[in-house]
Amino acid sequence: MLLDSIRTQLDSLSKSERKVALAVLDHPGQTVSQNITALAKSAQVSEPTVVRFCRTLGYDGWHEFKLKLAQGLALALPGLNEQPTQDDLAADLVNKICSRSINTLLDLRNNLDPEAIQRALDILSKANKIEFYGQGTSGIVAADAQHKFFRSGVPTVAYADPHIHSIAAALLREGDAVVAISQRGNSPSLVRSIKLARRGGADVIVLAPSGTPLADLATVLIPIDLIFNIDPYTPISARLAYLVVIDVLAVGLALQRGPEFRKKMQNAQKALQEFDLQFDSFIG
Amino acid sequence: MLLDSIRTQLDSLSKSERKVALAVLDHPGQTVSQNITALAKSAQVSEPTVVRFCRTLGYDGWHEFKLKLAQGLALALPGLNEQPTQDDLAADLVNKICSRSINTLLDLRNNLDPEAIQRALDILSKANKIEFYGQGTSGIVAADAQHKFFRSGVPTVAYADPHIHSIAAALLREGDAVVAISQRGNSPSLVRSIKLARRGGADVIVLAPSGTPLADLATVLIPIDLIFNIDPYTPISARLAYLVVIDVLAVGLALQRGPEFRKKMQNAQKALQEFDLQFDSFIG
DNA sequence: CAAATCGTGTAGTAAATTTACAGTCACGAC
DNA sequence: GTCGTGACTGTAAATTTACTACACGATTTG
Repeated sequence: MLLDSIRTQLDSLSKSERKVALAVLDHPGQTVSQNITALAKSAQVSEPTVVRFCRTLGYDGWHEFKLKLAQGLALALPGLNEQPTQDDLAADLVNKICSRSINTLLDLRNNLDPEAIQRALDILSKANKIEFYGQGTSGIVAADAQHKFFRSGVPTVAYADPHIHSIAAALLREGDAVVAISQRGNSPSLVRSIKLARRGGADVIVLAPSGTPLADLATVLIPIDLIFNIDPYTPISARLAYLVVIDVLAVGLALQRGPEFRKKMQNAQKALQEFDLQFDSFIG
Repeated sequence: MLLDSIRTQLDSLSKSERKVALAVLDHPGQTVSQNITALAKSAQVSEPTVVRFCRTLGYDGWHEFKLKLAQGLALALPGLNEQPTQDDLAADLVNKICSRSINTLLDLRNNLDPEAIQRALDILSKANKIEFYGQGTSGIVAADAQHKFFRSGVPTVAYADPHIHSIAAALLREGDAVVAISQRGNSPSLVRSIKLARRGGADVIVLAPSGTPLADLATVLIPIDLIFNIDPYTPISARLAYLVVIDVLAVGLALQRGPEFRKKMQNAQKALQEFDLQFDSFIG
């Protein structure tokens, strides 16, 4: 949620803005009930710096920031921030991990920018060719996207190998589209490929945390500001958010294709159901 | 939540305050982004009346009321059961798909059997070798599982190709474990492979709907009984449930390995962060 | 070493919320 | 019936709060 997004962007903040960030992270609960003056004082900076901090994070100003922070805190489920330990029963484990994941999605629902989605859909619906690039964990997301778009009747390709996608990117032209997926937004090889794609005139939709090098290269940025969790035992629930965004794009694109297309797909689905034994490797 | 409390107190409000209440109930979403003047105008009352309204409900003033309302809205699950249609704006799309996914996970949290998880963890923690089999969409889940277990320090393999996993299954012995993943639970080739695996003495953990052929072959069944949605435009959010179950298993297994192992992994993670530019294809 | 850019705080401005006050309406008593 | 009392509401002023413009200092770049 918002606090995670602050942690992520901590490096890209200036000295005074970082003071504000730390003050907020220290006492998020207080922050929402305070006014800008009090926060400025406790962070030992001036009020305008606080405003600038809010703007840097992508909000209109203090008011909007405070509101979003309050909403984020509201979603913090009980026991959320406790780490699972060895003493946990399986029940605890299930509960905590589910709750954490639910939270991630609640957060996504509140913060995902519909306008960005709309612009992304506009690009995708006009594109001659759609390619997904992602590495590591995001490579799996890319593969999932390819699968899902395919099921919606849109043929695409997904590449996880840097060498491959750099070659593919160099072949893109105007009217083509790439969806770049990255949880950190700073993978050099991915950045390189995306630069190539843009140079060729292709549109680039970026799914990454805002303020990252990759985000800056986007034609359309769909910012996903969730923490990249350092603890290796915490599941990377951020990935769920990426998958859901892909869902949104796939469904949105399918809807834009109109009803007759929709009908055609329903028939295909129906046929698939009847013969699912033959097609079993498709459904899984 | 707050809106309900307003409805309850509707009778005990004065005429003008009731106007405010109705305006808030009509457009709760707008209310949180508006200022007191705008709300007063749309309720056709004066600003002080709005303040009095907030006080009557037990809040300090407009600010606190607005904050609490925003928090309440963040937790609400609006428009949950409606189908997305072509008329939908992107905002609707985002809202509906997120809500649907959230529901799936809420459902999972309520129904996932911790005991089955515990037995699965027992098997996995003793296994010499762990393999994931899944086809189609579930193949991506399997790949994700392999990735995640790898990150938790447990080397595994994942196969999506029926020919490959049938060969792999034939090679399994007692002390080995397979995790079979299937959304329908009736893929003949997967069933065949699992039979082979059991014949060799391997334990089989099945993630599938209960009552399916695959479920019947399980040493430990982790039943995932969610509706397999027929509408091709509905994202298969069931897949999210599978991913979260994988999360649970990965975290649980890592925890069972004990604290010294945990520490070792944290160091590895730390090193990874420091050199993430070199390792970028790993993180994504 | 100079120029320029970025970051920060000060002071002033605009906006929004709250308070104080006064008018109006309803109801009850004389 | 009219006068008074209390609650309710709006107007206008006051105060708090957030934001803008500008200037100074630091840090980077040519």
